[in-house]
Amino acid sequence: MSEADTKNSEDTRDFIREIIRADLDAGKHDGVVTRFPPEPNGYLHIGHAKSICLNFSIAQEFGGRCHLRFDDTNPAKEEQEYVDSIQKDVRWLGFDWGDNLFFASDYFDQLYAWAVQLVKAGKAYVDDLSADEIRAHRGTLTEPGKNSPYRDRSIEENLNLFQRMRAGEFEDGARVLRAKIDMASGNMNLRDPVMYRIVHESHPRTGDAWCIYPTYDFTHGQSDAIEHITHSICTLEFEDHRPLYDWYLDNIDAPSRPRQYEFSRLNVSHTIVSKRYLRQLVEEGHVRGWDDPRMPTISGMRRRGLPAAALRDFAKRVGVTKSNNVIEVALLDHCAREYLNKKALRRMAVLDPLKVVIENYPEGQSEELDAVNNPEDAAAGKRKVSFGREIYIERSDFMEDAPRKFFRLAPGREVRLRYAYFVTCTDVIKNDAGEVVELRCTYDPETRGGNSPDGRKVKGTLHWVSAAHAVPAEVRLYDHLFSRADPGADGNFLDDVDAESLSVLEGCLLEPALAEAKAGKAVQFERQGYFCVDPDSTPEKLVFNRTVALRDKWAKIQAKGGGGKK
RNA sequence: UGGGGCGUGGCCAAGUGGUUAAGGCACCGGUUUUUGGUAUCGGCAUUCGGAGGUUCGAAUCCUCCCGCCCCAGCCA
Repeated sequence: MSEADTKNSEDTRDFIREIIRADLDAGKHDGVVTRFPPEPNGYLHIGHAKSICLNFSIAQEFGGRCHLRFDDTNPAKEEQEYVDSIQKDVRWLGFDWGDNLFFASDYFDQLYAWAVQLVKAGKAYVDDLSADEIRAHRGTLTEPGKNSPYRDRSIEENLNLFQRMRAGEFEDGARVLRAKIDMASGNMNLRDPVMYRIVHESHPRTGDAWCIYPTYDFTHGQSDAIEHITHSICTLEFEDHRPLYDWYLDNIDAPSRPRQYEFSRLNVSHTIVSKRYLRQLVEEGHVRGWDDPRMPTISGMRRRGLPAAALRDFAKRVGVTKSNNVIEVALLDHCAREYLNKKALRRMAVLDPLKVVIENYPEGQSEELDAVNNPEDAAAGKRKVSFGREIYIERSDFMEDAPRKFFRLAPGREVRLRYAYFVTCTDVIKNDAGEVVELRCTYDPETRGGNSPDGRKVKGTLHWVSAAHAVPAEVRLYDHLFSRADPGADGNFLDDVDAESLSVLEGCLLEPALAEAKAGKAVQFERQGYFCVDPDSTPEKLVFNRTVALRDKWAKIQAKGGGGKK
């Protein structure tokens, strides 16, 4: 956690924290206990990140604790692989659950006992209706449901049947245990919700000990109560479940009385956060995997080089309310740049090289020049960069017929090579196809280091690498996965995948210091953006990912068709 | 004529009867600058979904209306 993160509750105000503060003031609780309750059936994404930050931060701010609890009540969908990746992601985000790692499956015995308690109280019954029949009896949003013909079985018969369900006497789907509440309720969740279903499937943790499994509703609140969670924070779609959450806790011997609070889920423009859609992107090969740097998964963002601190900052900035929202990705990009600007070492890298020969620089000669590692951080120190007669500059930094506002190289124009010399373009060499393949320049020896003793000014400063020293690399440029802010709004979200969201650049030339770049350490390629070493990188073949581009005023001027007269 | 929520600038979001309606992102413009980066300065809602009403005074209270989201898994 960096200093930028919230350390106390004073500077963060939202309706949930207000409620907690009021509860504490009223003496309702001795402390605050929250929980992050993922189902281990997929990878965590940016929406989960918001929830993780909310729950763990609240615990930190109020001196409480936050549990990591896996909601593993559906063995048909859950896998150990996911419980591992989830733990890795939460840790990477910077949070620690200490000893408080739990699994809903740890409570199966207790949950079963509570179910029996409800049966004995005449508040739950075994229903022999099929899934289709139950649906038909449930009614619709505007019409009440009908009672199941099995609703009024005797307590003894229910007890007997429920025990036999547990004993494995019935096939999947043959019977369910339902709470006896109100088939006419306007709230669909209260129309005799299913508490237990028969699933002959082995569970990642409990193996074959059970063939009946509790539903989410019959598990969540009780798990909260067992763990003495004080504030159970979830997203808005569970608002309708709260009466049921309360009903269960009110009708069993709950060891504590947690309360559920709901906030609106996070939506981000130009992306999609739906496990189903994310899975489709992976399985149909639209991306290279769950950790593809374009994915809004935590693993994808990590691979892209987004710092955990930037993600935490983002989570804090988006706010916690109950209103539907779509946060512009630009805010995430901003958080990344703001953090990276202070931390990332600066290096020079030419992504699309154009050769430049400095004609008045002695052949065979080279020299080392001082370069600052990070102008935002003096402690980052300096390094040496090699300069020689032949260098490479960015192809886009030269224009043969340049407009007025183009502050870079053009025939007859003088620019500064960062940390090196002023150079003037004297000649343009083209191939048979008329493409520029090389530039001829002269340099001013008096401007060594980049300053002119006569006070002469240049408008542009270019990054460059020495031809004799540069190391090759592959650089992957990423853009937002979707071309439109609201993917799928016009139909299939797959149609909105931006085919150019990934462009792989081969033959990039980097200053030698980048060969030692460490995985997980961000660097800024000067004038271009923030990059990181990709896991695919090897000493023989360096591979970098662009985390986020620098803001680019020139690109804006160009986009407006500007640049002035030629 | 089901139930539950939500509507403050392009996107978020403070605001809880008396403030010139915070702040951030985005956008526009100036300054600084050996990154067209950063930093910095300035601009950007006479108005709070709409219409009535209460009040000396309303984004905040009342009434009606409009719009958007969620719920009919033996998913979570």
